Amino acid sequence: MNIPSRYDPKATEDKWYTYWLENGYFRSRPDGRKPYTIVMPPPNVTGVLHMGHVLNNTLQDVLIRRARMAGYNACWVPGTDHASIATEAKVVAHLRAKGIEKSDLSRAEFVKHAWAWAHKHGGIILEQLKKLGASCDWARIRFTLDEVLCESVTRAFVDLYERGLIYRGYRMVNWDPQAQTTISDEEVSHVEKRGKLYYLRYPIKGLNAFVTLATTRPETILGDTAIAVHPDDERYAHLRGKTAIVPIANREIQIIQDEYVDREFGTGCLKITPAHDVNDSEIGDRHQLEIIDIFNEDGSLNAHGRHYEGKDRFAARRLIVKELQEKGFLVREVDYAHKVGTSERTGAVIEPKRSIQWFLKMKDLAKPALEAVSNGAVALVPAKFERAYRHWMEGIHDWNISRQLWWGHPIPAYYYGEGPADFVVAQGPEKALEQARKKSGNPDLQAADLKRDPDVLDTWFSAWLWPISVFDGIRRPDNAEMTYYYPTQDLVTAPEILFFWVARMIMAGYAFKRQKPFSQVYLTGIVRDKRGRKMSKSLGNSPDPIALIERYGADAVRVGMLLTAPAGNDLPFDEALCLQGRNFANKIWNAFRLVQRWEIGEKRQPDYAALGVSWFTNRLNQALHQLERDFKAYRISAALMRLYKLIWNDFCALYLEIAKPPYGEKIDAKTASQTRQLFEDILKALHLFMPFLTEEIWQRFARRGEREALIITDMPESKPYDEKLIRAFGFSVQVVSALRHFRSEKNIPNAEKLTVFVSERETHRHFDPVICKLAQLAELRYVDGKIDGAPIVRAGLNEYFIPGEEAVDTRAERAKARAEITHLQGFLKRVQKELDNADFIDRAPESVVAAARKKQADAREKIKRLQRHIEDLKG
RNA sequence: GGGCCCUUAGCUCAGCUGGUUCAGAGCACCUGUCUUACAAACAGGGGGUCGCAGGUUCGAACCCUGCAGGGCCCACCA
Repeated sequence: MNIPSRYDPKATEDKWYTYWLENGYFRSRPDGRKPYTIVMPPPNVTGVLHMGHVLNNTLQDVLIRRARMAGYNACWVPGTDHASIATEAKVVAHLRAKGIEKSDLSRAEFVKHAWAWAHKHGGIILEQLKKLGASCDWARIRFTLDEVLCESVTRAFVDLYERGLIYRGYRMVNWDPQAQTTISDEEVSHVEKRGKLYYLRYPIKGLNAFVTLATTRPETILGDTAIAVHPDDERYAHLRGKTAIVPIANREIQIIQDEYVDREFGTGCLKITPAHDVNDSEIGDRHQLEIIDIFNEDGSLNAHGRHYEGKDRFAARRLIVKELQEKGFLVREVDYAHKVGTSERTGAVIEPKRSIQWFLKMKDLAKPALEAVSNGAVALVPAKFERAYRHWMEGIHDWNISRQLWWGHPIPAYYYGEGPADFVVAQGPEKALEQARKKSGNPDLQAADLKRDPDVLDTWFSAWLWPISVFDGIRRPDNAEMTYYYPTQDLVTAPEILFFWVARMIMAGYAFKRQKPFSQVYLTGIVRDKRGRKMSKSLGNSPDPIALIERYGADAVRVGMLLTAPAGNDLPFDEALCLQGRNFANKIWNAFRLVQRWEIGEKRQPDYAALGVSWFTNRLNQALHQLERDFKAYRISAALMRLYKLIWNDFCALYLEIAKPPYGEKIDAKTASQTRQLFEDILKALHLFMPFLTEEIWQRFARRGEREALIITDMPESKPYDEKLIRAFGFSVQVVSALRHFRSEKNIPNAEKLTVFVSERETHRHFDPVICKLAQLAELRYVDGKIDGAPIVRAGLNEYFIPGEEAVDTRAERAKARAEITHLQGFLKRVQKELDNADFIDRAPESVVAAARKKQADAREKIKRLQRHIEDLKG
């Protein structure tokens, strides 16, 4: 059989994915085993796969495959999110490109378009995940607008409303004038912007004087209803009880006193616009000020804007500044950099605005969620996020959950009148009607009299139920799946949505199930480009993962992604990493080719082969042990690197070189089968990271129909290993390296035999046959006493010599020896100083002191020998 | 404004509760090789006063303080 010398991912990936799928290996149903569950963070239904998805889904796949092979009932639930605001924006843009405005459509028509869009693009991303090898239980796909989930969301809303946690209120919210909806505090990011601070003067009524104040938003003077000064501010004591005239608006407003005012800032006077600033709003409430909202929903000025009505807020700002200047109200303007709240969605500057919205009280919900992380019931990995989490939870505000959008979960509120309390919250129209009749006292109310709330819920209001709702645990709290799979084990996600999503899921877990949703949260890094910039569509710096898979293979992309992905750190992604992954795949492929082409002969197992097997078996067990520790600590990339080195350096470069028969010879049956066994163990360990390649090789090892699939085999357990043996082997490798170096320096071909004399001070003979094998033609001769020349290497206390004048450059050798002596003397000095220090002897633990003594003795011994060699070389 | 984190080889990062020669790994680089699994490879090699300055300690990459540079999160100072 002719096996190509390069691994071809295209020939294997689809084949094995289909095979796994058809045999139901990803499928999970409750049974007697322990469950291991991950719910996938649902990507936007209309999204396409980007590197961030590759990262966190590869991590999830590694974890889920590991659990599967460790005997758990592994269940990975995939799904997508309707992503209310993001999807709606996309649909709006899409329609606009076709010449249709959202306002041209009825709500029903628009939603129909949105569904069409979602169906067309929906699930692309999940299909793409299959290319990556994601072993999700695809029969469990969920969508946050599925019937079950919709009903769950509604129930959750009604439930929280009935528990008094959801309320409708007229409060300050974040208004996005572009998207024309409110957004939550978490969706507002404060971006530093260069602006101006305008000093304006307002005439004081009854005095021939002005009061000067500073503002960044001169256009809002049209909504001013007061000027505030600090009560203790002597400078303005004379203004007490006076009123001022708002320029342009010509309205008379009070001058009030409030401790909120910072005397140091600006002039110490603050104009108060209760409708358009959170602080002003609070001050307004304290002083019962009038609220004048001057903006339309799109951010243009309304009738209160007078002759600026209809102008956009920023255009109005320029014009008003001009008018103020012309009329002498502008004292000066200075450059001023400040943080401006902007919508994460549209980038528009947020307009703080008073509005009637739905809110969820968070304080009580946060308590158990805070506790869960504090007491370790839910562990954040890395733990550094716990502090941020705590901080956020402690300062949590009520959550504005209503959105003025059409695509999303409708709010289950029904209005039967115009009064602020003329509504009911219910699971459906029938129940609503029933309740409305009761609440209104009007038994004749008809369904048509009820008006459904036009708003939808914040996307995260469905997402926060995800670990519960995917198992239908809201509607049917004690169903078999729910009790079996919940709480889940690991959640893998980006730290960006720690507050948006993770924290809220924990709250929902306790609110609805009295139980955490998961035990560990692995927070990945953020994938950046080589230059450290966040990957984004607009920068065009995000490689298309599917193209990468085409080019390098899925396994290689997984490896490339994981190689530099420590938890919580940003990772600058470089395509070269995929190349490294591909090369690694090829390396393993060729190891397979080697083993596969061996012909079995009749001979007995040579000593070197037996020793190689014994060493590598120990080494493998050591590595497996270390891997378990890596996984326990979620050091996934460290685990991969460990395997990479184990396979490349230990298995390929050393073990296979030891095991393989001399050229032209056949291999003995025992070594061949032991090698295959070791190879298979390696494949199992590596399967998590490189599922396709490993399955392919494993299947090729199998005889037809002999066994099913690598994906469902048992992970090899780490058995006890002999560390001394591993170290002894290390000494032998040092000798081999030296011999190879010697050959290369002296240009001695491998065909020429090297005779090596060993001045033996301690016995390391165990692996001598291995040395001889690895060093090609070499023979070791043990001698007592002095040997002429300089040793080419020392391993432990032994020295290895190659006789022959021509082999040694005396001068260079002496220089080398002297340099080494200098180094050793420096070292000795340090140790000496340590040992001379009475405090050290007294206070350091005995083992450390003993070690120091040993170091001292060893160094002295080595120096003595080196000096002797220098003498010898002189002769 | 508050809080958190980072700074170790050209790059990306390990370095667990201070203690064996602890200064590491991978990649990149340099020099040889198409050697009988693999040039997507093999063999060999160079490279860092652990950001800076103090301090604690018998002993510091590791603990403390200050400084410099970089990043992140939170926040209603006009």
